[in-house]
Amino acid sequence: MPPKANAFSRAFSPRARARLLEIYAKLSRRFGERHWWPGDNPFEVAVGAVLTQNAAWRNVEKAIANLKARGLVTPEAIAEAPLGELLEALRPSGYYNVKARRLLSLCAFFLKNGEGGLYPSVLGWPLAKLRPALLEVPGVGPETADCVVLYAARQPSFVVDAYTKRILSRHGLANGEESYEETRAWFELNLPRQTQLYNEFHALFVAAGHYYCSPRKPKCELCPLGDDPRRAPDLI
DNA sequence: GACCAGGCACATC
DNA sequence: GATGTGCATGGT
Repeated sequence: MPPKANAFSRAFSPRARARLLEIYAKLSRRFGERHWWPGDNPFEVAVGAVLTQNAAWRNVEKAIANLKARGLVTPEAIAEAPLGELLEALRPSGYYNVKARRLLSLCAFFLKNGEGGLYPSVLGWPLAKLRPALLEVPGVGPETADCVVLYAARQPSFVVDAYTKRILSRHGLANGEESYEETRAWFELNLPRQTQLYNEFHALFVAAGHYYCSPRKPKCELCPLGDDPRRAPDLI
């Protein structure tokens, strides 16, 4: 039986590359430089990547502010903090029991592997070692791992999120059934392997994503197209 | 009051 | 390997 069909070729395609660069150029003109991901340092970026799981960024910002106010800004501080204090700080980002556990396991990973306790050395691991290692951390799935690799370690791993999938399928570039890895591979096969390009591209998808109604939210104030989910804003 | 938001792990079939 | 479910808050 042949593999299930999906919209993405597993090989480089000049047409796909041209289309992707066209999309990038259009979004770039429309939204400008995004200066993404927000965070004072790589560790804060990694923390944000865990906290934003299935949460609105607005609420993540509150939790990060709480962590800062309590001095919980390093893996050591979080690992040693009283659990109740950590839970209280994370509360606004939702799923706080789960996220505390995930944050602690990520901190343990940094503390175990950072030379001399210095977590930035882990972020200097080659991509081929860093990404699989992150995926082994309980609570770190593909999207969270790629956010840490791309935005904290500044290495080229393309982040596929809900906005990316929504925009691709809304414009007929995907059928919505592709796996995370298939989607990531499609971008990486067809784009120049450049950290800054991956960074901006994902950030532009996030910016544009707010203009697309979600499947179960057929009307939204930013989308100019009313309630027809088959249509999409003329952004890409 | 219902629905949604930048996932992930685990159980079950 | 596909599918369903729990996790929880704050904004609209």
